[in-house]
Amino acid sequence: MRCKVLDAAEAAFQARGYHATSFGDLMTVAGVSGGALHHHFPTKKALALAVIEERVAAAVEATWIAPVKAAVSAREGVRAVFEAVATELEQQGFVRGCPLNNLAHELSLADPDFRAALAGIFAAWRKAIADKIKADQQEGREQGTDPQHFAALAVAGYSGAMSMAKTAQDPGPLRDCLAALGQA
Amino acid sequence: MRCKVLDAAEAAFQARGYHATSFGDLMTVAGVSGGALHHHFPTKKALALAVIEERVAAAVEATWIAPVKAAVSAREGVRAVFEAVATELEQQGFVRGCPLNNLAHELSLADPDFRAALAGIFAAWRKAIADKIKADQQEGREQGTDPQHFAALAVAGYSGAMSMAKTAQDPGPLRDCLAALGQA
DNA sequence: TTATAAACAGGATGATCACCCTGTTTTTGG
DNA sequence: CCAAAAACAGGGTGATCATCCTGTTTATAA
Repeated sequence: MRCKVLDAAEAAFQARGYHATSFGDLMTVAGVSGGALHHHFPTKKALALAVIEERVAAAVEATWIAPVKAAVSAREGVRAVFEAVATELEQQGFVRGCPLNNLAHELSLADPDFRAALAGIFAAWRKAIADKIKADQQEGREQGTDPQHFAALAVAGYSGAMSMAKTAQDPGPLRDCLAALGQA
Repeated sequence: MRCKVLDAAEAAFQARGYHATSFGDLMTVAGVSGGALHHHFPTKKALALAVIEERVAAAVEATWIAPVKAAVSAREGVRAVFEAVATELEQQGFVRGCPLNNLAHELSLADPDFRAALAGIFAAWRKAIADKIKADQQEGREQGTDPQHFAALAVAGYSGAMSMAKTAQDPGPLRDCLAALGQA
């Protein structure tokens, strides 16, 4: 039941955002009563915090951190994720954007707890890429690359490209950024 | 009066977002009555559309398009804007994010009219940078650079860096991206 | 001046919102 | 088997929201 609510909230926050999603919507979609909803999540803020910590963080881990760690190099890992996401969006036919970015924009100025939770996910994301660059450097590659700078540009480029892709409803910007990033 | 409302709405949308801003808030801040507000903007959507078309577009023009056009090269223009914004944010002490990105995330999936207006601004922004690269190429520089790819990465890098800066309340990511972009 | 419309004022309205409260059912530990 | 707590139902509540409506003032044009 708690899981069903989180599923519904994750999807609704992604599609319509936090403020545009009401408890009534979630009760309908998840098929739960108001009592049950407020039993598991006493406030809307508690629900959003749970979505961020349990779902958004996991999505970034699965989509970005694990693939980059498993890749043969940082650069190849970043390329592969861009490629995979672009291909998925092209097949899907619409773009809902990055869950982390969507919530970060709407909530990070609204509440310090939201902001801290979201900032932590961004930091972990960048750290995973920077660590991979450092690992590459241990093996003699990427000597001229600053790990922190590269990680920031990879994350920012992806986030920004997803913003544009969402606004244009076209994954093209992801492909453009991937091509430009290849020369960075 | 109409201008005062647009001022208040622009600031409120930037600071709290569209859904979190009520007509009551704007009436208080701008010091206008409900009748006056609804006379100039019959619906909240009409108000947001006016803010996007008259204020957000102008902000992108003033912050990005004009400086890039006036710069000695595309690369130098991009660098100068990153630098100027980072410096301004450092002095300011807080980060509210990019007005275009903030509204794009909240509104582009909510309504086709919003989406079209926002997508147009993104397109003009990218076009200005791509055109500048083409101008550089006319003068023999940037021969190995794809204008569209470079413009996409510049805009995405800035947008994404501003997202991170807003979430972290620290302009550092802008400086990191600028440094990494210098090698692209 | 005067007719006409635009600009403005401010209370009213119905819908919706997050949240609460009183019970009932289900689970669980001793 | 039995208390005690957790899980769940579902109607209720005050606040807030965008919008509307009836007037009044101000600008405009002939």
